[in-house]
Amino acid sequence: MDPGRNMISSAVPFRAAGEGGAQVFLFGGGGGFLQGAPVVGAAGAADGWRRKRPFQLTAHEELQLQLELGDDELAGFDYELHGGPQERTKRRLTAEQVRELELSFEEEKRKLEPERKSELARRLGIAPRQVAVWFQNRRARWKAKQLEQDFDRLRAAHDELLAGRDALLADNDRLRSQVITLTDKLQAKESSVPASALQAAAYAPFEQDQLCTETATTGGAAPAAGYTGGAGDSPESYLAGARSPPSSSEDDCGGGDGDGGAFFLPDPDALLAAAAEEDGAQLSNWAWLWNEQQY
DNA sequence: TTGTGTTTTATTGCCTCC
DNA sequence: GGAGGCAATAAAACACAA
Repeated sequence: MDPGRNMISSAVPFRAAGEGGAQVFLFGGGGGFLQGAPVVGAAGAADGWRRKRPFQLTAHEELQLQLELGDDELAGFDYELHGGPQERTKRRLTAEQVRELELSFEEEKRKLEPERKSELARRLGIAPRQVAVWFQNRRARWKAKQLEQDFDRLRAAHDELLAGRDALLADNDRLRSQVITLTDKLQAKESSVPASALQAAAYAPFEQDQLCTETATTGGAAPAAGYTGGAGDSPESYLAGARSPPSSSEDDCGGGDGDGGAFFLPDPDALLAAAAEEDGAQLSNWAWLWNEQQY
């Protein structure tokens, strides 16, 4: 930053707090009482002392103030005239000043127009620079709070997603064990029943309504065969469809085992076997994808 | 009273905009 | 190039427990 900016804005005016928290603000611009006083920045550095707090008075400024106002006026100020060249301490704004600033902050949507800044400074008896600084810091606090709230919202959403994911995984496990059980049963029957009868029995539930019929027919001997590899018929979309629970109008589709409606789940091992038989790269990919998405 | 953590006020340096 | 905003930081003021 250019040193001159802060130097001018903060060194020219200064304030002195009166009893009971009242503050008297003194503007020294335009040949005022601080003219010629050592100021912060270049001038301050030039005389070998760089003030840390420009709102604080040097001994020189102190003397000028004394000459300007006289001892009587200064007497009531919370300001040590006999403490030597010691720096004044930073003072907090009064509750009333803060209240006004807060109101302005809300009204102006955190923006501070130059005219408003001057008017506020005049009304509150503080430097325009102080008003600007207060708004700056207030915006920083507001932003930090916003970030905190955003973080809380995101964390809540994240936790909710995790809970949903856990529920889905549990459901997946349950359905997968169902597939295994049914596969075992089919294999047990395979030894005593002709293959054609077995297949008919296995796919019979899917012919109960339109959706099931479509699934069975496009699936052919096995759902894997229904995948053509074309656009819009990707393994992902096919899997997504296969894994979606039936809608309320399709509740009677499937096994009817009383658990809310079963839907078709291709057996991964069967898919891999089919892939090997047909030497289909896409089919193999689909089977692999299926296995991946199970977990 | 004192040590420590938090909040508030102010500065500094960089960046953007007009 | 000046004005103003912002992030980072310093330091005073404040709160509070031990």
